[in-house]
Amino acid sequence: MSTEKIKRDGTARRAERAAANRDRLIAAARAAFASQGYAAASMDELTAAAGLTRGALYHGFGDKKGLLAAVIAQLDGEMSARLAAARAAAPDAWSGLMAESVAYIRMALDPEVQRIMLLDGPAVLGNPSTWPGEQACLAVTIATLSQLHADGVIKPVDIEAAARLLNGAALTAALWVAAAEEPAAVLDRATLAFRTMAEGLLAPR
Amino acid sequence: MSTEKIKRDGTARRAERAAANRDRLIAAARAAFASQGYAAASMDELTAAAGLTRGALYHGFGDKKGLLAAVIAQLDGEMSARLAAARAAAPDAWSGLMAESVAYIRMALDPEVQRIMLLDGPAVLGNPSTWPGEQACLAVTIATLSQLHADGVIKPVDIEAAARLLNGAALTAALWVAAAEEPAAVLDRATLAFRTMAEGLLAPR
DNA sequence: TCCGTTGACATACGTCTCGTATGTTCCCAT
DNA sequence: ATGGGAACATACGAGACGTATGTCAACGGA
Repeated sequence: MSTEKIKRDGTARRAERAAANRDRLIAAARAAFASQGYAAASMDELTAAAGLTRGALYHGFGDKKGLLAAVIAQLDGEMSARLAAARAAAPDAWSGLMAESVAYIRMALDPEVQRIMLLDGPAVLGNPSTWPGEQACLAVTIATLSQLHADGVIKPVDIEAAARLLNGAALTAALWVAAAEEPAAVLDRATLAFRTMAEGLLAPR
Repeated sequence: MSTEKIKRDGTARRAERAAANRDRLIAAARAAFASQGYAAASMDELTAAAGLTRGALYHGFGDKKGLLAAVIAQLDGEMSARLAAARAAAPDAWSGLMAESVAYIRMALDPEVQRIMLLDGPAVLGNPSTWPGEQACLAVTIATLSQLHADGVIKPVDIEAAARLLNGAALTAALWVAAAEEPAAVLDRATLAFRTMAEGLLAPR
């Protein structure tokens, strides 16, 4: 057995365990932030729940804000994947955009998304429109709208502005649904009204 | 001079001074929350800037969250007044609704509104759609849309849902404008796109 | 006129939390 | 085998919040 193999085994094992610990910290943080809120979540309890101490946390994430950023990045990745899947399943670009928006609204039913991404995140990390994930999501919407405009499906309109407003309307609908006593019923009303308003962008045929 | 007059003078003066101190605390909190953010604002510095101590604060507002609620109530009142003025100056209901929305977007240029109402407020007090001021604002929008629907100006659509989506789109536009390097230019693009999208609600004539 | 009570604060204290500074252990390179 | 660095653990100090207690002016009743 060569020494290189041994070396690789050692480093790989070390890195593997470190990555596992990192994941456990993020998972514990997700649960704590979602259930208690960012401000009320204690780093001591959080790390203890993951079987570690604050030392690991500050070594890997810098500070509490860095941990929240990592949690949000993970959540954002999961949301992006689901949005892309919803869009890919649609027969054309416009219905893909609508499916994506409706999927976004549904996601806000998840308490983790609601509390971490919609309430605490903006207060701690600032305006969400500056987050990497949001920028990427917006870029996709802009690309879709550009294609729709080139195809003459939608009216001539400021593409970026329209993309942002669509996202914002979906976000508001999401918050409304999340706060409702009967989310299912409100979800239908919200998605229907969203479609109606979005169709304001469609070119008259 | 009757004893009653003396009594009333005493109580009046006491209440007057207490109310003044309350206003000074709210004003100091507005400045501190807007410039440093809710979490970073220290109650000691805050009250010292108002010439008082934390005792006055806890006596009058219960806790830090109560102080933020009072600040938000004051901001909300000022915003409602400006929105009502914008609506009243318009020639008809639809343009009143548009004027109101545009006025709302412009208000987000105010750092106090942006930081306190849009970022920290939701994190501390929860979903804004449950705040009294928002509920009142929404009720006005719903009334306007109901009238427009009765007059046949807008399509048949879920009134409450449409009102919420319009408000949400305006809010998003506001955040976009607030984060832009050149707010003036973005403001025009945002308002124009907002009008285009809102016109999706108008009935074909 | 005198005393008990209440409202409006000030002061002092205890507890919690965050961030940093300082070890400690394990693994790789030489 | 020995130095060095990564990945943590531990110990410490600094604020900040909320509460419990104290103080003073004003009001009400005897």
